[in-house]
Amino acid sequence: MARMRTQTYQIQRDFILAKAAALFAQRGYTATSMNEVADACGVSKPALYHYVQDKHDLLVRICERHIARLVQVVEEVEAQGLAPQQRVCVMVQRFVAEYAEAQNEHRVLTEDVKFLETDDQQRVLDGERRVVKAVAQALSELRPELQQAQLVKPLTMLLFGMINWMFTWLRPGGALTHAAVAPMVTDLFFGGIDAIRAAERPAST
Amino acid sequence: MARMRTQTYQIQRDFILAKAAALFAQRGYTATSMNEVADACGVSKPALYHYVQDKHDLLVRICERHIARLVQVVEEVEAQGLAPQQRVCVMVQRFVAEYAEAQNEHRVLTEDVKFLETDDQQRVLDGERRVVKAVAQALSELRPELQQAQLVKPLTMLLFGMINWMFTWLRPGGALTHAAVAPMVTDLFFGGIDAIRAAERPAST
DNA sequence: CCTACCGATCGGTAGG
DNA sequence: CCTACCGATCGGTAGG
Repeated sequence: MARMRTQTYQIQRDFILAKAAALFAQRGYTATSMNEVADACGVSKPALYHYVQDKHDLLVRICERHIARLVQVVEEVEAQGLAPQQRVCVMVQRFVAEYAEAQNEHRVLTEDVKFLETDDQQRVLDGERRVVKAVAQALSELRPELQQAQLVKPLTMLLFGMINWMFTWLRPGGALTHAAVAPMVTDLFFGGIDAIRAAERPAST
Repeated sequence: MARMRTQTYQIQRDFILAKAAALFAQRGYTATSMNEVADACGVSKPALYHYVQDKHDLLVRICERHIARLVQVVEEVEAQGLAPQQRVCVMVQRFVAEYAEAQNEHRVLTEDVKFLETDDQQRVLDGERRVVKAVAQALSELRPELQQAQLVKPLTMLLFGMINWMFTWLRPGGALTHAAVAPMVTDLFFGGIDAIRAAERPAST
């Protein structure tokens, strides 16, 4: 059936995207050859090109799929209608869960986004902005005085720094899990917000 | 004089390392050609090879110089004999200052360290461990109960996450400076530490 | 879907 | 003899 073939095609392509993400995460996009991708997938190079247009297409699909999932998480959590602080806590927990099960894709997204063409890069950055904005919005609702002091953006980015940097030190399979670190991040963050004084806000523009 | 010639040689090489770091940070190590490095430096390729052994040597020197400066910062601050919390605050402030004036090198260190040979990579990672250990040590002194709950390492890495991620969102020349964010980071961190409860510590091994 | 290739460009080095 | 380079091109390999 045509339906079957399409399904098999999708499954095979997802498999290829996962294998490619692993190679890109390990060796970097530029340093990874299409021959290596084909070998890792157990297919010939021409077969590989049956599932992806070119090497760049591979990178675009990996990045777009990952950022799309994060955007979806944001929309799902927003639809829950939670109070601001709880909303941030749930978002952080779910972001970290996504990172945990897509570590290669996360690494590719953070390190190889510079190799995307302008249009593709813009689309990915729009997604990232959407995700950041959701957290910043919740923070503004929780503490309007932070918004007034122009502290929401930097604080939001410090929060993302804590979770986005996790892939560099949190080894998969270790005693410390992503799920265990997520509440540490939000406890640290909300516990510390009060300590940020207005005197330290950036010069007004 | 031989002294003069050596000095000129050093200056020229430092210039090359800075230009190469800028290109590596922008395009990535693998995607940057030695021709591009030579062009950016205004020298011929054979001239470039007079100052560096090969492309790999370029990467090693950039990474080693940057991590060496961070290690030196750690040793200088430790020699000041400050109380633990103040020690961490000064270290963070000085790390951020280093990042601010060596943004390209910092980006290369975080993104291209995977292209180093095993020996060179090990030496760089040793330096990074030395830097992390200095902060973790101060944190253990400040709150021995965190050490007991195995929270020092994760908390230290969350702190580094906040500052190491800054290069992705803090635009040079913007209204918000590295110097302004450093105290925000330490205020947030020390203000939040109390909120980390023992109940959230990772499962003991 | 494979073997066999291409235009181009890579890192590195020859002779002068 | 040394150093500090230049114009030209090497052997191999990348994506396709």
